[in-house]
Amino acid sequence: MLDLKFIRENPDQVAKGLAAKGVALDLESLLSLDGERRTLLKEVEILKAKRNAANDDIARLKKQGQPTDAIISEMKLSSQKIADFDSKVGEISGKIVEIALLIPNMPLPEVPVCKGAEGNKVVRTWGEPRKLGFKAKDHLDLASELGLFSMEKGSKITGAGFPVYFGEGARLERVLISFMIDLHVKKHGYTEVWAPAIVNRASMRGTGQIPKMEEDMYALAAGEGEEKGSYFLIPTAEVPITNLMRDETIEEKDLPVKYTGYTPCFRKEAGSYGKDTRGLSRVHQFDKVEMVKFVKPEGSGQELEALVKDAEEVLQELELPYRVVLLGSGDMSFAAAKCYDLEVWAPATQKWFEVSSCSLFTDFQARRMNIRYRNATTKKLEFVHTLNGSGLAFARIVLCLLENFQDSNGKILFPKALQTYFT
RNA sequence: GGAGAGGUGGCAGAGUGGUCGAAUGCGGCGGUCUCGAAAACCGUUAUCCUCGCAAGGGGAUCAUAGGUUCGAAUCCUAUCCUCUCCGCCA
Repeated sequence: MLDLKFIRENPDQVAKGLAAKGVALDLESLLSLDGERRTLLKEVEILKAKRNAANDDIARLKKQGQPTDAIISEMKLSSQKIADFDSKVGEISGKIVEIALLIPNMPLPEVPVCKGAEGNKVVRTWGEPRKLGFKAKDHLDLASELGLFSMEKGSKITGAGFPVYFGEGARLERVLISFMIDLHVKKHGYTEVWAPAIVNRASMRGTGQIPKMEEDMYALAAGEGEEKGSYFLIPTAEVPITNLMRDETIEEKDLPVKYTGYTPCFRKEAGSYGKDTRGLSRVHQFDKVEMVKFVKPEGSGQELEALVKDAEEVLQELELPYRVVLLGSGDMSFAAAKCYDLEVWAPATQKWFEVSSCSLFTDFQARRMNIRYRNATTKKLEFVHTLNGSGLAFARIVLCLLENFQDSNGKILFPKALQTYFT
């Protein structure tokens, strides 16, 4: 959420940001509602001030045994008026919040402005995309030959897009989770969290999935015969972990707070069926190790760079060549102000796969969630900045590992970093 | 799931219709004293909205949402949460 005051004072800048994100939204009506609200507020607050004074008078008169009928009947009328005003103000405020929640975060100045993905920029690469000197098998063939996972079994027990892992495939999943979390905890200084995979509506609103992305998530009902939408399966650990701090004030000395955690992730991604959805490239349930940071506003840009480095190191340890992509405004998520994707080349599928997305949300999520810290110099409560990044996203990383580390006999030779986990 | 108790400021905890945004204690901050520190003493110490260049003014907030009333932390209703006991259960 943006600061209403900021929108009021910088409507042009907000309009620019909306355009950059490709969001059509009627700012004018928001601003006029805001003006209307403040006008009403002024009137009703005068009435309330009078009522407060009258209440004191009544109390005093009663104590003195004086008559109060006249003033009470006068206040009856006044209270009715106040109630009318209040309900009007409430109605307008509701509308304002509804609109304000639909306004995306503003991209930072260094983010390329573009309509879609065409403005994305590769900012650096690491390693050379592997060229195999033999006919590479794709991950699906490898999986069925080695019995690592099955899409068919998943379709049977659940539905399309729910892979089932077997044997070394299942082991790889488990080992990778430990490997990544260990790296982030021991080397990068994150605290490990194990969080619920189901969250409530307020949490989804906090990180910004609601109201815009509600359709992409699996909604659950609170109880028998109740409507769906009180609870949701999480699309990413970002949601539970960031919301850990909702409505809390963090001591400045405790910043930055850095969490990492593994969770399964669930995404409906309606309408995504197509040629790019073969095998593990796009599934409805996958695993992910996530990193979440709460930081001071100053220097949050550097925190994003550090976060990306933390994610990159996982790929380096896994010896997977990758490229770092700075997303353009049109390809960024609703809540992000700046975002880097990490992409890995899959030599058989012949495609770059996004295996991590690292974002800076500035104070956008913190404002929605009311996460603050006390600034030691200004002595004021201020919103923190939040960040998160995948470190890394599964299914795709497994896809990339299989295709990159196959040998000409169709065997997989895992990178050194994983071998200790496999012994 | 059942029965009971309860949710008040950073924390502890008073307050059961009227100058209550809220006693008191602890903690925090500032000061006096001291070579310095501790102790003691004095002062101060919530957040949000809104008007204002500012000084400052006004409004709101005692889990949440409604209701009763001229007036609600206090009464009523619903919801959520916490604790104790019982049941069920991996």
